[in-house]
Amino acid sequence: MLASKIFVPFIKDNPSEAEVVSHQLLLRAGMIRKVASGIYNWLPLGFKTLKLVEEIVREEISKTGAHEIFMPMVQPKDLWVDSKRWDKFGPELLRFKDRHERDFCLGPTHEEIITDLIRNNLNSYKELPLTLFQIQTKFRDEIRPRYGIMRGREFLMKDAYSFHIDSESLNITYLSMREAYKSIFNRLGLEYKIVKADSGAIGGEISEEFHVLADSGEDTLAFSDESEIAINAELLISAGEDINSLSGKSFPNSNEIIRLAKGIEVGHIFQLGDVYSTAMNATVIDEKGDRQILQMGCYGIGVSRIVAAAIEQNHDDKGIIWPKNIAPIQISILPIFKEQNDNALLFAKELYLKLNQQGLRVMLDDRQERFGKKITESELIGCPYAVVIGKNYTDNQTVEVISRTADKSEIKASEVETFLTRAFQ
RNA sequence: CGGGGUAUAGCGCAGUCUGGUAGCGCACUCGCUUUGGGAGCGAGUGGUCGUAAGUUCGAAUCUUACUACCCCGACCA
Repeated sequence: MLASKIFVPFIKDNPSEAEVVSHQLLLRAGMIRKVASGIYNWLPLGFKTLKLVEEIVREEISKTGAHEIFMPMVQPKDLWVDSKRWDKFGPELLRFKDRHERDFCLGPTHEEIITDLIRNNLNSYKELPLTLFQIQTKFRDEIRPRYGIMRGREFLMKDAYSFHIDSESLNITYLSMREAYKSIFNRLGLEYKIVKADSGAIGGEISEEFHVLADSGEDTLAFSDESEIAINAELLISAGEDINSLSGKSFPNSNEIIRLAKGIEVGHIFQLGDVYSTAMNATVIDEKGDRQILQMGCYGIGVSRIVAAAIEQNHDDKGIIWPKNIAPIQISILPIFKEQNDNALLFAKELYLKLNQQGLRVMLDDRQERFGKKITESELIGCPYAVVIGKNYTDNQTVEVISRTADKSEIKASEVETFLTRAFQ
């Protein structure tokens, strides 16, 4: 990609509407723009990262044997009445009528749709267990959207749903999904914790949350250094108690000491059991020929929220520091040249083509701009590496490689391709 | 919905108290110079001052209503 051709509207001053770092940087780096409160445009760079996150999620979920589908955003009232949630869900369910005065809503989640799909089209225990998932835009008319895409009203979510003949089968899928989630966050290059959670409005019994660790996180996590115990700290405090007072105490029914950390919830997995299948009468015929209520699990990941969470966890005063697997641009090549036929520019173009052929995401900054502007913008948008090709190339046949996370280094021009290829292996 | 705040050019802001026909920095356009840490000089473009009504000879400025957006709270994958 060429810097002169891509649409990246930088902002020098922090927009006054942005309070949190990820929101500020996404705006300043030209990755998103607001359309209305909690509703955003995704511009080329931001969209690229969103797609990279989405693809990692898709691959890992698919590996569990789940199949991808695509469900509608607009959902009829009947199904929500069926599940008893039309009245229960409250005003965050955005409702409207079509031209025939029939009631609809914008889908904040898809339990109703998928349970309806399955009850109408799956009849035998032999077809179980089955897991389906989608990656799709959700809409929740939040009371107060905030922090940019961190809590938007419209957001991209991966939601998976599994169906089982019994709770044992549900548990097996639940655990494999849990493993898939771990693989996802490892590949994303994010520090995270899994904590026991309140299953909330979605219902069901067993559930765990995946949190990306960040000081700015809205949730407080309580965990132990000695074991796997970890729990959303909300669940440990009684009314009126300050959450931070937990620090140093021990867990209930344990002598392990509580440590606290801030997290951003980006995933939630549930064993729903038969909440929806009972309400909506979703059954299959078992091996004895009897009708059995289905057991269900559901598994969500906030794909767009991950983009914000990654920035909250990985940034400095210069800008974003993308983990290499989700960097929209992994390497920016910055020729500092005086004329179009300058040797530095020619070498830069050559390196650009070679790295592209290696499958790396590379940007050539072919604009006639000064070094300061090019490197500042490269750092703002979070490129893990910038290659500066200028005076040192002309004088000594070396280039400077500026890492976003390590010291800069001077490298022979002939070796820089190998150096960078290795860095991304 | 309760509390607090903001609305003037793409972004950040001044001007509002004390009414007199809109300004600064950045960005953008053109020219010349410049090219290793957000360049310099010169010349330009761009705003029905959130919307509507009112007061007034005259409103960004005063009055009223409305709308949008942000922050705190309740709520929330």
